[in-house]
Amino acid sequence: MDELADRTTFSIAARQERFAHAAPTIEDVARHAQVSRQTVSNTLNAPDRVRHETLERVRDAINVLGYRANRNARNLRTRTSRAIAYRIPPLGGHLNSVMDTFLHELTEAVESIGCHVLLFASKEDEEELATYWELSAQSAADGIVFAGTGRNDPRAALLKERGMPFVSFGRTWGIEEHSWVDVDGRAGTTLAITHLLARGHRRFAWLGTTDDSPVNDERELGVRETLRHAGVPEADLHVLRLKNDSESDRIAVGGLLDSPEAPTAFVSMSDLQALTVLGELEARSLAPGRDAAVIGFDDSPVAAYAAGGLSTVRQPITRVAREIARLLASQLADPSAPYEGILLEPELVVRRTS
Amino acid sequence: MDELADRTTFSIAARQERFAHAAPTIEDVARHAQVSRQTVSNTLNAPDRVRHETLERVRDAINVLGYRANRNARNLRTRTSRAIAYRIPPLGGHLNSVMDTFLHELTEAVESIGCHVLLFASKEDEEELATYWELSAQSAADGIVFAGTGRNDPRAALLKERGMPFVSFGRTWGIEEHSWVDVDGRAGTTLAITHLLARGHRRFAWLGTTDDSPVNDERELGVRETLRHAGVPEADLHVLRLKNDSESDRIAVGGLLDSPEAPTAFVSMSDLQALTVLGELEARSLAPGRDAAVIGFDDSPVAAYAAGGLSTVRQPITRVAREIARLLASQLADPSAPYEGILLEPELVVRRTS
DNA sequence: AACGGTCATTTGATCGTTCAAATTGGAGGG
DNA sequence: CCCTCCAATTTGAACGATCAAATGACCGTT
Repeated sequence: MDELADRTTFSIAARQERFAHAAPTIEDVARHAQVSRQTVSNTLNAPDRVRHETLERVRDAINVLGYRANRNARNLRTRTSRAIAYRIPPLGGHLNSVMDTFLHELTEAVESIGCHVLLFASKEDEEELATYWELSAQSAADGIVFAGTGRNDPRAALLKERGMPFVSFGRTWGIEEHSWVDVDGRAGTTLAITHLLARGHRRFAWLGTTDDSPVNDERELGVRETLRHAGVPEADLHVLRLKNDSESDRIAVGGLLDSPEAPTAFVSMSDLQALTVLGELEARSLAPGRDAAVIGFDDSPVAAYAAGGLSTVRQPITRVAREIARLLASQLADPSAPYEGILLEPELVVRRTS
Repeated sequence: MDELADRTTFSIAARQERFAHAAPTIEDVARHAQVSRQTVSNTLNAPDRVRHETLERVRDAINVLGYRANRNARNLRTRTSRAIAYRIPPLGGHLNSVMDTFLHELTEAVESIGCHVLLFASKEDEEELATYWELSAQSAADGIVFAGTGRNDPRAALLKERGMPFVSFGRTWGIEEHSWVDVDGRAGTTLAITHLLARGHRRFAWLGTTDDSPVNDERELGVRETLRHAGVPEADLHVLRLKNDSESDRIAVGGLLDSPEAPTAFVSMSDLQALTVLGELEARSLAPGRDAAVIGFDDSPVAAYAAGGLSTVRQPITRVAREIARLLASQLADPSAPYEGILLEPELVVRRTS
């Protein structure tokens, strides 16, 4: 955080030369409509204060001149930025098409509250914190959205301290209270296992991730609980922690399939992991859906295409994004608004692999 | 474009109440370092004009107070925004994981020229044009990046008219000249077919898309040209135009596989389409890599996981993003800079399916 | 006719920064 | 000793909008 932002020069002269016709200002509109600055401003921001007749005249002028309020000027005066910052998840780890969908939905959702998404990339988590600090210091963002909360997430602490509104995709796992929206992963795997039990399966596998994220834990818990309630002995559940490395995952899954008491039903943390299972099944001439059942997570595009249709747990991403936007809007309107947490239910999409 | 931006109120009072300690301004730093505003400004923007000793004093003050220049104020004065706008591709259409990677790389790349990515979503293409207009009128973005140029793209015309710098991912297909960066799709399919020919394949299939995009045409051309040069008769190339609908794609591919002279080598427009081929092959107990070869496009995460490893044509997305940032930077620095087009070469990733 | 109140509109100040021009203080030359 | 020149720093103005307070017009009441 110490070094100063360096300057990639954008000269004013160069810009002005480019724009033969400079964008009209509020003064231009005022002159054209024969009113004052402020009346134009009111036309845009508080039309009820303006006489109907004047309103029309000003609006005409705005249309004729193609006027739009200069964002930077407005933002400076109102001390806002109408931007929501979001760290685009690092490429290496994720393989997570949900987050891509989420970003899209988030963009749409925050547009509905009059904001844009401002993206930034940080390779390291420390860098991420530094960027939040930076954005806050520059008043470059009105709010922050971040995903994948950990236990006692340092981001929450920093943002609260700086008085920067934020909402996370992922609930509070630690002591820090804040607004969040999340999907009930436990309910998701419960749906999957219940479905598999109904299909007559008795030997199960849960394919999680190596990082001990609370998300993984919750989903695994859903598997365990549901099996326990159904009276399935613990020995009939195999838990595999995969590294998200296609080669080693393949070997791990293959090993499980070759074991004497191989499971017949697989529930996994992601559709891609499920793809590994499908591949290994086929390598052993086992047909998914007939010889074994596979259920993925996320309903990514892959799920529709893989093996004639992969069953999967779909997260209501659109709703997640909308709720986040709503909570953000409420915090922006009233910074002292109480925190709110919203837990949404996932849905099981049954296709051919189960 | 007619209606005025509505106002989601953010009151100044509310914000000020929230920020117990308001962010320090340049004046605060100046006072602390016992210099004038402008000297602080120079410290940040033109350090060579400041005496070494003073420089240190000011920098100390900046660190002590945790000062960062207010973006909106700076932007207002310099008539910039240091933001690059990008339309996040609509969800429905292309199940294109390349574009997700691209967005990530773009974010990193424009950070290196001191900018952020400003996202917006538009469902309709007209809406997209309107948004560009809007962004330009508000001076909310310094430049635009857009993807997937069509023939005589209206976006190029609009942005040129408004004097808004832009670079496209996708070359100029029409008469409109502008800066672009693209990947040579023809070279990509040439690599794929050459590889398949070397493996002894003689009957081929090209799986394209129904929309007659120039991208599809180029890639198909690469297939045709290479086969012609190799003396493969035209009748031994089957061209399938798929709708990107998993169910109907499946039927189309299945039909081809069941035909008397079914191809043994498949090259497709995307990894997902290739996944359909893999699925249909396996449904017929044909082993990809042994009984038939399949090559996808994009090297999406799926490729690593599918069927023990899907061969695919990888696009140098990181370089695309960097070149785009470079071209943008040059346009921002000097709006009269000549247009530049950069064509990058893809690379064949050989895995088990070929 | 003077007064108070409401509605519509205008004026002056301000947000925090950078630009452009002015000022200051030395060093060097005639 | 004065003048010029240059480097370092400061001052005044401006970017384009909104806020807060002032003004003006019109109305009914006393």
